[in-house]
Amino acid sequence: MESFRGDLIEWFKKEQRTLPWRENQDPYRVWISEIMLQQTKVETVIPYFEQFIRKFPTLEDLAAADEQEVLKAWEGLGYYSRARNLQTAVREVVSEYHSEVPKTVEEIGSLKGVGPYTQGAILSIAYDLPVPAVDGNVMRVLSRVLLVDEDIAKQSTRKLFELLVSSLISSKDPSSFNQGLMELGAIVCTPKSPSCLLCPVQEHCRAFHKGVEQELPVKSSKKTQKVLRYRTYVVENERGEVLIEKRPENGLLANLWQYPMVKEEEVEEGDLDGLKIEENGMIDRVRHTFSHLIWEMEVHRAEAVSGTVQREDARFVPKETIKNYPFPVSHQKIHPHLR
DNA sequence: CAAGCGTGGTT
DNA sequence: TAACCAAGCTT
Repeated sequence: MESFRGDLIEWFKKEQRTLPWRENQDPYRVWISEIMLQQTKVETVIPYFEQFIRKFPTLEDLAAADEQEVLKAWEGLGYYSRARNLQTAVREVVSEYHSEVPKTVEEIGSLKGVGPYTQGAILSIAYDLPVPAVDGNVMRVLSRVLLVDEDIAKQSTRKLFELLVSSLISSKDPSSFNQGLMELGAIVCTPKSPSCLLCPVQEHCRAFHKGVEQELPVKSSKKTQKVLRYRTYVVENERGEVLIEKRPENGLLANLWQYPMVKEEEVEEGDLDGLKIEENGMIDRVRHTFSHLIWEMEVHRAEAVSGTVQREDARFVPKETIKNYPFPVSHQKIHPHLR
């Protein structure tokens, strides 16, 4: 009877998917892929990764780029602080580490946006170092194989799994071990209906033997989202330009652009923070769900009459240039109304 | 530790 | 439809 570790690695080497970031072990490419893959499905990431690498082929290219350009390349991927932290970290690697991604847990873990999972993933995949990389897949797989019923929503539970992985990980091929756990979780040991009959480590799985694989992992539920109602304006001036504004540099959708929004309870008809407008009716309702809240937007069309907007970073721009600005998906839904 | 931070797919 | 989930990190 082979070991869990041996069976897992053998399976991974044979069955792993062909993915663009698996072409080589370039630490930069591994890094980019790991950041993009945070809370994001493989199929979603693939086109973003390829386009991103084309646009920023090296650490130096990304370090030298304009932040708005990076956000534009990230447009639609979500969790935009990932992009801004990534560029901050890349700049630090260029200036403080001679453009070489550091090889120690302490150094790489100090980079912005590189947490406990990502540091292990980069060190094991790019540098073949035996460091745990515990993500949601790993916790699901190991909670079943080892019959662990701790709440995986708690941070302390992730540390428990890091300890377990440390004792299980292969010193010969830590990359295949870590990736094998994740690949197994993504393809076989899925959350809903795991394919236990096809599982390469079935004989090692305590949950399967007890018939409780569907009950694991244990995860406490999160609460419901808050609903926020906005009126969103598509304001055109006499030159046919459209009003857009840049969001604050911190918080939700930081530094992205949007059509000006006003909380529904703060709407003043005919006035958009100092800009006198003539409203021409509602043209759409856009509902956008975030992980923690919901926007319900009434989109109104309007013409600028007089005055100026007392809003930070608001400006009229030609319609053709809208595509050059990074917009959240909620506002991309409004773009078609411009033609 | 809990909350904030996106988006799209599945059930 | 609503809930859940996905190669998490920061504060």
